[in-house]
Amino acid sequence: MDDRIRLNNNKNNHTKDRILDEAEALFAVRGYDAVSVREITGAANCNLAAVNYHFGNKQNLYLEVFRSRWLPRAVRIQNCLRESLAAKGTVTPATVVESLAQAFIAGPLSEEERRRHHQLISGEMAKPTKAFKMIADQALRPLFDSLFEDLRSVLPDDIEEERLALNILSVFAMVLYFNFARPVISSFTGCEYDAAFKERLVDHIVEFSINGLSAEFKETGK
Amino acid sequence: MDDRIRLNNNKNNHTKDRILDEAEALFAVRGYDAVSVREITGAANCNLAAVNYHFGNKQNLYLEVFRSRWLPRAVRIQNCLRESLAAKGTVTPATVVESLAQAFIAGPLSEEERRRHHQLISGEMAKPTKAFKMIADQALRPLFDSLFEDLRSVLPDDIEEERLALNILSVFAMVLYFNFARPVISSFTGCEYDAAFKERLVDHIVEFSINGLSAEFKETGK
DNA sequence: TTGACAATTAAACGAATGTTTTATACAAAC
DNA sequence: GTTTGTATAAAACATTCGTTTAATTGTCAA
Repeated sequence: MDDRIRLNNNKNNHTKDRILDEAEALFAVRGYDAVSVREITGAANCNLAAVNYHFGNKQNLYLEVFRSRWLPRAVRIQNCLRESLAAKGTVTPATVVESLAQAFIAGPLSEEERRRHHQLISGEMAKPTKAFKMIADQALRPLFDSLFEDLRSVLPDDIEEERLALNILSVFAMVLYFNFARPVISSFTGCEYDAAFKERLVDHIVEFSINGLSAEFKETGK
Repeated sequence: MDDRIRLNNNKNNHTKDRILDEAEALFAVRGYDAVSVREITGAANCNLAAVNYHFGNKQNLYLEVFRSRWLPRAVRIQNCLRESLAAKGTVTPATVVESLAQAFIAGPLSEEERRRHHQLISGEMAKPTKAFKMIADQALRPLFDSLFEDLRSVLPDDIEEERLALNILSVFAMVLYFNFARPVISSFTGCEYDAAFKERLVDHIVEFSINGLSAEFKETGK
């Protein structure tokens, strides 16, 4: 009893944090509606009423998961991207895409974090809730804009903004797809999602983004 | 009264069909768990018990939506792809990708059908249910395999199967992403999803898939 | 006309849902 | 020691959920 109280007051073992952690894990895997408040509080080992006490209601908890868990991770990924790009020195389409793919596929997140992160964002992209605007404003749009400027500076001056936007979105499409559609990827390539495969994924995304399918011709010169 | 009975017996206005139509529309937009049987039967203008009478239970109805609605549409798309490819005569990476992108983005489906189709498959890809195996076996895998053979026949003989698989999946990534993440696409490009934009989307996917970002350099020769 | 069958209806079932209420335990401030 | 405020707990709240039951209707063949 004493131990629990001391822990709850000093450590990050607060009920509120445990709820956020377990809620995020469950929301990511099964989605908002498929998860009940009782499941969350059960997993967090706290009382049912704790969700409404700390967050008001279930929807607010879902929103808070994005605000206090998802967004900080997005910041970590983008910091990784920036550092990687700075370390490479010169900015070229290839270095931009490589840093992007690396940050998202083999970046600072643990494998479990990455799974959660992309499952949550995929859900919001397909069926946006109130969380989407926050994510878009605070993470997606700034990232997109900075990539936009990075690439614009190394592409011909007269490139249409729409074409550039579609190019960036295409790279995103691959990065997201290779993360969120893992069952499909594993099934069709026959590969496990281990470190080696992730490395090959990054290489592939870079090559495909820079050269498209024509990269396959260069190799053998057919 | 007489009219309704006559309709129910002769036309495709059967309760069972109406339930399937409304269920699909609701499942696509909001997902399985967010939709209640009462909503479906309400939209289909029939009794609550009709779902359990005709389909046994809610989950079976969801499965039947994929079997009797989603799969036939997948067949239509793939027929369109085949005909388009045959009409073009020669098989090249460009013609394969172009036919694929056209079939999925500007193909035989109505705009509403396409939205439903990709929302449903995206949901299954992210969080597979029992419906996924059926879809994978009867639609995804055959399509993937035929594209695999088409492309293998026009790419260097010694190309690794895994590289080829990743290339195909990358094209799929774009096709799917540009369909299922429409809110994001519209927001970041500032474009509506009209016929002209879809045409530009197809052009972009073909160009990006064939040449990657390097296509942007060729134009001006920077 | 009768009986069998398919389809639909209204009503209710038990279980699970999100949320609220009330009470209790404890730490810190006065 | 009393008060105040925060956090947790147990219990109950009213709804809604998927599903079942039982009764009714109309169709068609015997």
